[in-house]
Amino acid sequence: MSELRETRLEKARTLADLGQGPYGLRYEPTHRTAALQQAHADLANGQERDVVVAVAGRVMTRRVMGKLAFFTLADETGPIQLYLEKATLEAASPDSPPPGAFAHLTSLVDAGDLIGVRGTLRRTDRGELSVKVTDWTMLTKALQPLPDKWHGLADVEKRYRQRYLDLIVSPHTRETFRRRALAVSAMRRWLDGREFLEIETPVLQSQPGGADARPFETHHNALDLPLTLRIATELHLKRLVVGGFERVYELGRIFRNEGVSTRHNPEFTSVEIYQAYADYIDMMELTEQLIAHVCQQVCGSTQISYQGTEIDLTPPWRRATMHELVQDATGLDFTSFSSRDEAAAAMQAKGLEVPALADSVGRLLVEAFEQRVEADLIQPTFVLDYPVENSPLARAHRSKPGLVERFELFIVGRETANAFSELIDPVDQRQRLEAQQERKAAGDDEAQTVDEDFLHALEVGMPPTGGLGIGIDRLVMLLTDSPSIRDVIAFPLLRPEPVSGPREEPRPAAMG
RNA sequence: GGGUCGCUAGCUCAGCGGUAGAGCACUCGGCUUUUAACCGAUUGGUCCUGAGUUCGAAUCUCAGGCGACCCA
Repeated sequence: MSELRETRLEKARTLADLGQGPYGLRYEPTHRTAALQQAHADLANGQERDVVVAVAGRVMTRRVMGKLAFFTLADETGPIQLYLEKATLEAASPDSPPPGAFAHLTSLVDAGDLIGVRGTLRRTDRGELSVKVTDWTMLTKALQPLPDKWHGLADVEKRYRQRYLDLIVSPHTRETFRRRALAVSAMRRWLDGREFLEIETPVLQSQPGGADARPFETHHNALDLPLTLRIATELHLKRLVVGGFERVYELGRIFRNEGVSTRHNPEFTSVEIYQAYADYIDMMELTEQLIAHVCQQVCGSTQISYQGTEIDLTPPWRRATMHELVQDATGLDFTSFSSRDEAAAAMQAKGLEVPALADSVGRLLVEAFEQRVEADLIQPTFVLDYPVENSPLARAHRSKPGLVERFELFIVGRETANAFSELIDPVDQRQRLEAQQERKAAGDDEAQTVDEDFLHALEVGMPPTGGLGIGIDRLVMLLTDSPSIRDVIAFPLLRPEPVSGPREEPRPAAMG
């Protein structure tokens, strides 16, 4: 198995002997390949153009036929063919034997190597724009072979573990991460253009808060301090609003100690956005505008296809209360129930499950929603007005007792955003967090705790504020038509492979 | 956490109780318009790991590992 590698190491030694090491220094391409393809689209078959160009990239395929060879060279923008003619190369390098000789090119350059070439342009009889090479340089000799040139990397596990290989051979994977970068920067520009400030808040915290989730635990050595990784940015961003920043956001990594699935990765990216003097209705409009803008920038349209389903993200989006949606789906009117047991009995009569932990009408409503509604919300839908029990940071509804001013956005059956009119009353907030703490003591290890400094900040006075969180990974899944969250995270969390140990071998002298 | 499926050459896969296989890649030879180049020859294996059944296991059984998908 290391025979392939040994062969390539031998070629690297030969290159060193020829005075051209296996690892080059810098190289100055005149163009990237896509620009060349575009600039010379008018060159007719069989015609040459006497302009000197230089390109650098990875050799993807090799076709050698005697005194003529065709390689495909790919840079970040795509492929271009190299037209490698023995006579041309040797006329350009009269040394004997020239380091750039044709024989060296065909015997020392493998698929996977990075090379730089210089030459003129020619479109072959078969219509392929090619660089007619006069001289070439080895930039990086690859010791490992590329995956199968036709099938690529089909092994899903290998695609995640060795993403670099996936990126080399799968244009679709490159496009996904290009779109992800585009989406994130479009989002930042949109927010920056509306005078939102991005302020970074701590990842390491002595007390996790702002969401119902279990944290990762770590430890600070010098302070001998147990710390957790943040599960949300909410409580610190609100402190910034108290401090006088009226529009703040943070787009960054969140860590939740949960299982993995096609929709969950323990570290994921969210953006949380806070706007003073706004409420959740304002945030709904902001959500529509922001996501529609990002979609337009990334996909060129607000109408997209996800896994075969047409999704229309053109605002405005459907708005419906959780009560309405549950009633439509189950026939149950949760406003009519006066006790938890009454609601539970009605749910069981409809064949819904009633978990023991759901100890109130409100929690049962959410259960019914998750069981019967959520998965069917395919087109973008704002679900409004959640029960107060599982929204401890949201403000009480201005007119509906027992509810809060909160919405979640669902697209293709998945929660994609979550927003409230923020709770700014410190007395109410303390009671809600204390209730959470009691749940935690009772065994709900995702319940929140009382953050005294956060409550102190609220007592200093926080303006009425609308807050919004968007799951970036899930949004990018939608924009890239990716079925799994692991397709949009470059290096998703995987269990480490069983140790096979470093390949033992005599350490070769460094070359180049 | 439960269920189903997968793991065989560098890559993609076949083989399903009787000598470990193919295509591509690699190596060698031939070839000046190929693009999955072609023609010929060769090389390459911890069949995920361990135990069991059997005269004989890549193949059957059990346990474990890693992954995919579905469900909670």
